[in-house]
Amino acid sequence: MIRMSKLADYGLVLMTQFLRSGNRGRNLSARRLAVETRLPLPMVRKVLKALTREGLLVSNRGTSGGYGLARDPGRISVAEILSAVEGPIAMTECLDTDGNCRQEAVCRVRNNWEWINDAVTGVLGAISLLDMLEPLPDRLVPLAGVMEKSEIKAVDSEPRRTEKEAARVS
Amino acid sequence: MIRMSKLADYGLVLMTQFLRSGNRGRNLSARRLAVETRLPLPMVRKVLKALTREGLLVSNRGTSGGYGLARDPGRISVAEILSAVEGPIAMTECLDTDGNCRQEAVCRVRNNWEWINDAVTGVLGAISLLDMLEPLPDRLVPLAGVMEKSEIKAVDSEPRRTEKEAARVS
DNA sequence: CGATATAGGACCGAAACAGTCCCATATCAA
DNA sequence: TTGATATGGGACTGTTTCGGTCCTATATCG
Repeated sequence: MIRMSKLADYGLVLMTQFLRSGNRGRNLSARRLAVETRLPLPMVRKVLKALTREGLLVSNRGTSGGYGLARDPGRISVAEILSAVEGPIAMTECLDTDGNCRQEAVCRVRNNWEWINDAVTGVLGAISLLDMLEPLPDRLVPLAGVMEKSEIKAVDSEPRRTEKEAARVS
Repeated sequence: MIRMSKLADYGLVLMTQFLRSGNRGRNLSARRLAVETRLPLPMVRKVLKALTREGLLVSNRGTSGGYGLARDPGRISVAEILSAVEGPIAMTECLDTDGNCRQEAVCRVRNNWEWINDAVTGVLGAISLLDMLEPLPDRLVPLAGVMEKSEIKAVDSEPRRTEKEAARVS
């Protein structure tokens, strides 16, 4: 389903939490973040550790310690957050194991997989943490240009769908 | 890791196989496809069944039966193939369970998740089966336009780099 | 009838996931 | 110094998903 793990989802939620309710991106403890987001504390701890390890957050120990954004939220991409929590974005296995693939001689799909991977990563990298605060529907325009170009109109992310459902998307 | 299942990967490989080596998209048996792609036969069977059920392939039973493309390969998108094999593309759980999410009142990320989901689906829907045969690097151009707009340049699909690591330690 | 193909399952071991817990370490304040 | 509180880095576990196999029913053709 191309579904990402809950850990990654938590990562997004936690990162955006630094921008809410007057939290000016500084020194929020794991406990407080867990309360504010209503996420389980041990999970929050784990995610925050990962985000810090990858340089997206800075941490302060001790009493009144906590975490803060390491950079300007406009310069932190969704792709970075996701890959920080759940590792590099590699949509197919052969893209990071590079090598031992029995059908490598027969497989010519790999080049395209790399391209698709870059495309998806590009989309996720084009959205900043700051962008996550508002809907930003205008971003859909240039993407629609891509779709036009390939003569495919229906995207069909949900194959069996009533027209009522379809109306929701538009 | 936003990694998709092997089943979906097999789906792509099998679908493209219909366009290779003079197979003019018609009546290839599961056994033959397994041999040509060097994929395990039971897996090939399972994937072909799913692709047929979702209307991307047509099947013929009996002795000299097999599978064939249901449509023009230029009108079959990668998104359709993937969602046919591994279900609808929903990157986060709350997008298809709609409802019972404890932090729904606090969570304002959902709207953006829907957008991100549409964006990724848009990319995958913009690539047709026919496109998978050649590299097509020119498609990256309009996407670069999107990235420009958000002022984020580095996508960073491989998080552990020397510069970042060094910065973290210091 | 018999060979061969798909249709639709059940089934199982292995791996990943979600979640918890523990201990070491750093910081601050009394 | 001591205690409270915070992060750092793990190990650990139950559950689900994944990758893969196999079995039976059914349709087709010779």
